Amino acid sequence: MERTLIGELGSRVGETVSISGWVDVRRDQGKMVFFDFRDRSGLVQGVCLPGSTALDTAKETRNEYVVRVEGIVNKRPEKNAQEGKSNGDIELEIKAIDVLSVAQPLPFDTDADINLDTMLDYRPLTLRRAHEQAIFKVQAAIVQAYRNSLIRKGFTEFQAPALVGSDAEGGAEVFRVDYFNDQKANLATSPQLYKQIMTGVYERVFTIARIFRAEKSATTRHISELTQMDFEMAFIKDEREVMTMLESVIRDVVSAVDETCAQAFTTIGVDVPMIPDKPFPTLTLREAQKILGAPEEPDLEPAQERSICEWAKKEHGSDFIFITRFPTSKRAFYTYEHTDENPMSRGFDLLFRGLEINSGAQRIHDYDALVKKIEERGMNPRNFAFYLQAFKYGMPPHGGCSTGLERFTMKMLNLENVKEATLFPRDMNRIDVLLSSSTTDEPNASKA
RNA sequence: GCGGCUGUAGCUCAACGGUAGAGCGCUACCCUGUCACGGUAGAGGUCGUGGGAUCAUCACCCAUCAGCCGCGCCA
Repeated sequence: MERTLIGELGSRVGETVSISGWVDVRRDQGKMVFFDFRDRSGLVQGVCLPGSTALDTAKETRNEYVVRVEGIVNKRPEKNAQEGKSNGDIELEIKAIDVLSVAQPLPFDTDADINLDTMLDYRPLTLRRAHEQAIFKVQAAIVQAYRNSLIRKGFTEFQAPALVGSDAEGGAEVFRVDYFNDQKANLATSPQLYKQIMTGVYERVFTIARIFRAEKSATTRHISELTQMDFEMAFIKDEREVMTMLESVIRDVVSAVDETCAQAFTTIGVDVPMIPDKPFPTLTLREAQKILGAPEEPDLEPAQERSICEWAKKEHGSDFIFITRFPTSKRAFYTYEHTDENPMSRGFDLLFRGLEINSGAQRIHDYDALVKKIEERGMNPRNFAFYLQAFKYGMPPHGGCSTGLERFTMKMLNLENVKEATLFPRDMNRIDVLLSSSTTDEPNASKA
């Protein structure tokens, strides 16, 4: 018999069907056994009544067993209906259970809170929890909406390399890898330089790139491998055009997620972000520091980022706020600086619910100015010769920005740690198997 | 790199100077309407590791390892 998805059973009342999935939970009543079965489309209760030939199998079937179940879809008696539950008004009267795979008991609680360590040690299994599934449904929706939005706005997607010959930013710690002929290469810390090159080709481009940072940071907002959603656009007047574009994309993403992921937000118990009717509030760094009564430092501290976001929410009803005009010295070498605006540059950050999730700027497009900046930073223009070609042969004024997907997801769902918003996070102590116990597959081996 | 915290059962956590408990999970049995079913019984821990103080410690002290959090750096 052909498989029916659990989510479609509501329209199959009275029919004999076959479903496939996992045993979410078994409730053995003695003479009869209840189950919740789970597949990608939802949950349904199964009941194995007294006298059913499947009763012996039902009593042996444990949680997480993979099963194919044949049965009759019945409307539940009114007193047994469960409101607000997936398929709460129907149940499957079990005629046969075919065990496709047996399962050990899960080594953690499926409903209760578990620690992040446990969550990640058992990642292949904890992802089966509704809460975790909801997170990555939302993340998938964010990526899709970002892509759709930019395509609609005339952007072309491109693929950036992850193996690069030199470090784009010159600042971030890089992972070195052995390359051919005794050469060294780096894992990309950003698609930035390639993105700019592509701007000279298609004018409007974007990429969703894996990037790698070797910083020894152990915080709730750092991971070693992350996903950057980058776009770059040509023929801009200044960075405000980039900000306007970004704001439009963010609005598209939020409304798409709001539309398609309502169930996920309910599961996680969080509200869709507050978006103001008016444009996102925007402050210069100095204005923000004035509001906070903070000294004129070259950047905002994490605590100040949280405070200014509180301010934006209270004063402007917005979970987003732009901060602009950071000192050029604090930004990457390719950041545009107008002589009248010195020492501030045309860079900006977008803060979301207390955290920087995007950084962008107008870029230098003049070849000589760019070479000069590289030299001023103590770097050798020859190392950037490949990149500089694009500028030597005519580059339009341009700018762009980069959104950290995991941070965006984290804040979208009010998660406490960016690793919760990363399927398989890498950090100083972890790449799937804990680094300190890499010779064993026992997740807890290093804890003994 | 600096500072703080944590490490006790498979998971989440208690307790206590007299060598360990709970909830969930697990096993067995009972239960014809449960829905995180319920009930009864049971298994499961040399309290991260090493040293020290003490008649005695999981508990106090020192060291060490591991992890988490904050700062720095960074996105």
